[in-house]
Amino acid sequence: MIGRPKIFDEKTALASANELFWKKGYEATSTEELIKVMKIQRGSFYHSFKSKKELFIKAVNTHETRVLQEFRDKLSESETPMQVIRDMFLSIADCTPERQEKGCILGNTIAELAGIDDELAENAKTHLKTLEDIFFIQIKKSQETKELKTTQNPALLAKHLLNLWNGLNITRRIYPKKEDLQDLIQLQLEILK
Amino acid sequence: MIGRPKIFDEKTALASANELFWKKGYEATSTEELIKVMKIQRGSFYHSFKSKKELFIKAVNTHETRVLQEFRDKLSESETPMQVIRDMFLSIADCTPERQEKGCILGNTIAELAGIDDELAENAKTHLKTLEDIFFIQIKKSQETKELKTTQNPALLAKHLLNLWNGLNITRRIYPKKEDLQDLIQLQLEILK
DNA sequence: ATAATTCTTGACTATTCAGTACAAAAGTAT
DNA sequence: ATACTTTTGTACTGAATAGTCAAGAATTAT
Repeated sequence: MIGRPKIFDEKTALASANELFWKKGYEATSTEELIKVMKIQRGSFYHSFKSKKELFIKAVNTHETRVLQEFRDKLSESETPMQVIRDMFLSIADCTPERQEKGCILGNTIAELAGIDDELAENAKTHLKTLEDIFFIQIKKSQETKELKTTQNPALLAKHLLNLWNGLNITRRIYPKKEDLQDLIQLQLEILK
Repeated sequence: MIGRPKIFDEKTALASANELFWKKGYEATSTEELIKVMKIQRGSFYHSFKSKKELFIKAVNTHETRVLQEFRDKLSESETPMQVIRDMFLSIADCTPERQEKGCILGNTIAELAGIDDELAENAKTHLKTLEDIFFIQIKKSQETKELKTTQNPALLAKHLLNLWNGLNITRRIYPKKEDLQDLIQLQLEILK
């Protein structure tokens, strides 16, 4: 590779950017703050990432692709994958107040930018549909292996889980305490028997 | 009342402001756009509403107070109030694409401003808790009158409906079509038997 | 009438914003 | 060495932003 090498690690910088976007949303995050947390200079920022919008897409996609893949891996490694899904939801009740307040960056992006920036909103929707698809594939499998007894349409059950996820994204901000969330989540998981 | 009278109708102006905030969110709505849709001049804007933030609170509170009261009235006038609640949720599936895209201004505000502006986020949370309280009161009543057979804890059922509402706020943006939403909503209402 | 009060008009301001320009630095290829 | 390429650092820019100001208009009170 020719030319002066980057002195910052792109992945680390993207992770820092994602972190800030997650906490503050898209509009409320300024390029100045981004540059600060990414620990790079303005010139490098625009040279490497082109614009705030491009950075947002790249930061979110990098993070979400990884998280979704880790989720798939966890499912495929487990002997009781439906329990992995249940635990994922139940663990929401156990988060720190700071974590509750952040919610899900995908839901946040849709709520903030649907109708304002279709490209960013659509990108977030795509990742949530991927999450739904992971649910769908696993539910179908688990019905075949009889880990799941319910004969409900797996596509509908997957959509139910997606909607549960989206709801908790807001509800966890209103009721961040474990006691308040736990019974609610358990009730919603009843359907996955 | 002494002094020059207002030439604009404050309620109409507040409704226009709420409409724009609902469509665009808080940060993405500029005072210039507000002034345009409210059909008032800059000076009047700041004279009457003090700041963008104060306007947001007043516009949202005026709108939500009215909507919630209308909901209470509908419930108290009906012979089958639980059906009113079910219909309210089912009607989400029938909305225009423009309406689906807007979602709920309270959920949107929480998603956008939790951790950024606590006063505005808390205000939105309060209204959603009021909605939950309306659910709670009605569920309790309907269990007593046997309109509802389920003996599930009414506080938990109310929280379930709040979470359903919050979830649909995001999910309706991902799946705005009737067919996609209807089965999902029906499934979630099963619990209200 | 005129004093007191409130509202309107619209130009103005200071700040913040995303993005640009460009020269210097730090590498690689030959 | 030196030509070539890419990254870095920083000053700059123009547009947009929320909010201010002051003079005048429209009302009521006395």
